[in-house]
Amino acid sequence: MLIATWNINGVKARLDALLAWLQERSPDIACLQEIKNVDETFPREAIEALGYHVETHGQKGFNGVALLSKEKPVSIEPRLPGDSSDEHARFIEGVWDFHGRPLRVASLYLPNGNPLGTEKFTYKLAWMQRLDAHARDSMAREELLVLAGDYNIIPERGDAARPDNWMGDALFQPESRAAYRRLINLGLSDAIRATTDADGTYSFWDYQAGAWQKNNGIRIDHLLLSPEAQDRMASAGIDRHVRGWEKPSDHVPVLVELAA
DNA sequence: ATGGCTAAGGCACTTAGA
Repeated sequence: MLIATWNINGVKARLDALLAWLQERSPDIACLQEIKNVDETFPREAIEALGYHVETHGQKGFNGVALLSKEKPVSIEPRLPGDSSDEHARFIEGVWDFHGRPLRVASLYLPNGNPLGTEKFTYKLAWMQRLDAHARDSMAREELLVLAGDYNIIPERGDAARPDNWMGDALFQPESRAAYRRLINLGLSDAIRATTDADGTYSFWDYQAGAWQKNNGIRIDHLLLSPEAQDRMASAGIDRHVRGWEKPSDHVPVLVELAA
């Protein structure tokens, strides 16, 4: 069971790259973020033609998340609980049958939160509090759980090529990192960090200033696993070569493989 | 405060990203 998360930065602009990557990697479940599209005009036919079931929670112009899967989900929940007034399309969760057990997978797009000192950062922290509550409830189910997405958080200094450049940024603020650690402290494990302590395992390189060419990256896309999922983890990795493709997203896919 | 690029909306430039 191969599960991937990828912030594609616009599904229309990235459709060719998305189709090529789906064919190359053939994930069982792909969690997409920043589809920047409404549900009605999501290019589902091209994706369904590759054998995928498509679930979207879209929004006009920005945000938007999706779940692509080879098997149809048993159920779908398109919202993160805790604030019915939140209009941002940043969450969708599905449950699949995995060898007779439920497998719960969320595609989440955590708010960026910049600039500090504004309601944007307050919104980020509030969203993280809601995610924390949802993670607690989900953990209590003792299911296979994967919370995958663009967390917009650099967990540690080793997760940035130039960590000092991110001081004062919402992605590397102590409050943001502490909220991420609280998730870990619930018993969730960061799939990449369960396989390597190496620096330089990045998932994002800015379009500007030759960040990709200089390998000036950051690791902000994460797959958090419940103990039940972690017990079955066979491998985890990052498809960094996708960043070198034509018309790339600024993020690349991050993956985890669960054994039956 | 900042951003060398990119995407979307909608057709000149703004918003948003990280």
